[in-house]
Amino acid sequence: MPGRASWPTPRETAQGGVMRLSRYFLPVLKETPAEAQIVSHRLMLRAGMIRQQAAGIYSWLPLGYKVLRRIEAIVHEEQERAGHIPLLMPTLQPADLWRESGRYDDYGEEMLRITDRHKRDLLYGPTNEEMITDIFRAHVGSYKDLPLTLYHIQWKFRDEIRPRFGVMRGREFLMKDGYNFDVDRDAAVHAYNRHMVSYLRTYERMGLQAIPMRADTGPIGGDLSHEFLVLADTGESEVFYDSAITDLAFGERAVDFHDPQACADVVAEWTAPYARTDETHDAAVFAEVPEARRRTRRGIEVGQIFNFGTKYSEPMGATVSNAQGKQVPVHMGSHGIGVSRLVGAIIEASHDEAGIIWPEGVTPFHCGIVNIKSGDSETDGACERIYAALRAKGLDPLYDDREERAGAKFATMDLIGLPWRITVGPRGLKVGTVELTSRRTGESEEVSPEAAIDRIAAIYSGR
RNA sequence: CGGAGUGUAGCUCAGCCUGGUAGAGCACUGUCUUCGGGAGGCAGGGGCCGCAGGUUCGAAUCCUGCCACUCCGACCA
Repeated sequence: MPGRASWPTPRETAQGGVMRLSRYFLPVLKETPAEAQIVSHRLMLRAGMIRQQAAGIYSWLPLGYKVLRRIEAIVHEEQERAGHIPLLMPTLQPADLWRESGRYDDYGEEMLRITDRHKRDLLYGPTNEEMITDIFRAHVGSYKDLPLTLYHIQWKFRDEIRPRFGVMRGREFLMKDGYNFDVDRDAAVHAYNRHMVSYLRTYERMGLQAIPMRADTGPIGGDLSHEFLVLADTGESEVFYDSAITDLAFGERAVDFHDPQACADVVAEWTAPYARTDETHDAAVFAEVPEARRRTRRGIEVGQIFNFGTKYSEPMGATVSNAQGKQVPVHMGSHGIGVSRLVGAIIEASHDEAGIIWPEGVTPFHCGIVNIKSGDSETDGACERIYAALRAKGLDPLYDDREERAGAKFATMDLIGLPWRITVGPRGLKVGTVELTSRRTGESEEVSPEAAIDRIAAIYSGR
């Protein structure tokens, strides 16, 4: 076979065997289930990512679960980069903690209340301010232990009156929520700024532009808050912004998260242009933006940061000794990223008529390998070698080895949205080439197998 | 929670008005022909028709109640 001598040597990797589509669990649907109204929900069902189990409650099937885990991994990496410390709190919480803060009665019907066999009141946590404060007050007593930011990624439950839009507004949802503890307001504001910088990085890695917009503090309380919104026509909030903000990009800049001024500078840059949701929109201020740069669109909220000072620490007695030996309530803030919601938001922001288009940062598989003629020893062998070479480079490809026609395989690949596709057929192999296709642009080029492998490895290097 | 709908095969739906042996397409199994953008033929498998009562000789179909889900609204990471 021409070109074979130069192909990479097949090798098993520590990550396991070949992920053949014929042996995978990917229940794709040709038709759209009737209940799905918005594009991300339809595509998640059609691509076999989720299955609804009850209103607003979903199972995450293998493909969806992979994306969820990739998003989760990015959030963890960026949190730890900012110096935040992961832990894990339970989904069920004792009601007494919430009685202490006064929110047990305030929270209303959205809180799912549960009684155990001993008739003790529990709740499925919609958030964790009370519990983290309890942990803090039990173990931290000195300003010397500050600053401290703890976070976790855990399932939450809010008993929405009317769940809709698939995972974008489910009742059960996966969320990263973090809590900063600082000795005074200045330190807490730095924590706030640090979170904004960290979030900008986080969303960019997911291929999203999430715009920080001044927000109401709502039931969390406090004096300072921004929401991060992804622009999409199906967004639930109307947003108003100066187009200057969408020209900003965090890029590769290295910000020292421990440097208050460096973080404040970034925040100043991103909060200078007008950007507000309908909750905080001020038409008079917006009118000062040059008309050509005024934009009104819709957005999906994918995160929010709050500084709320001593709202929880005071009633719950979370204090530390300051440098003067005096007991002072700790200053706190909380910060959330809607991890499961992001899966839907990314699809809303990145799809076409044929299906999903995953950004490289979150794609469930790095690329697809389509065998045009399964059962043919030449194409089978070439696909296996390409697969092994990609795995040897630390990549995670999906190999479509099914006994299907080419059109069906292409349609499946387009639907599930892998950003790159290597098509291997007898026609190309005769002249030593495969086809490398970009899902986003649809552009294809005929290249040697090793060139295709190198290109894909280069695209993902550093991610 | 107010208003409006829908529950029949894994998915999309017909059948219900006018009661009489449960259907189609896709998907699935076998087989033949195909084979670079969701192919075609032949032969198959698969349903407590959402649940419970009622009316009737007979109920997917008519009546009552309940449950679930969806949409619009108010609410919302």
